Amino acid sequence: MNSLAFIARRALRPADNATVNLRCYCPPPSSSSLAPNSKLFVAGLSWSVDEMSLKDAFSSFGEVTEVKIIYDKDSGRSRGFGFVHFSKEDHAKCAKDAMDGKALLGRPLRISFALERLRGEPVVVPRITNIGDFSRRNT
DNA sequence: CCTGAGCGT
Repeated sequence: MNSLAFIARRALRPADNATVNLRCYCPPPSSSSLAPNSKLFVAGLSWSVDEMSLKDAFSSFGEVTEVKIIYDKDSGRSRGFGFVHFSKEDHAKCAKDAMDGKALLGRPLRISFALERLRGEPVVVPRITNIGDFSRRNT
């Protein structure tokens, strides 16, 4: 009786004539991980944390090449956030996944990738073209 | 003096 096998085969194919589009699992937005660069944005820091403490805390996950904490120009206190540069993106990603959500000096940390948008580095253009050099108003 | 989301002197 192959009819039994036919029924069994249909039983294994419930989506034969049915639109099973209800399985719409939306993937998470990667938690603000849009630009996985070696630069990490560390926030949620205590107002008493310094660069040395952060470097020492993040140097355990990877090679930290740069650590920058933003301080206030008016009061001189730390703004509570800083930037951590890693030698490799893998280390930064690992440190972010490891230290993000943890607490330092009694306060929870919020780590994200930096926007890499620094207005302190103008795009240097080594003489692209001398055609139409109207900038000769300097002399 | 204190406060607590965020993106840089």
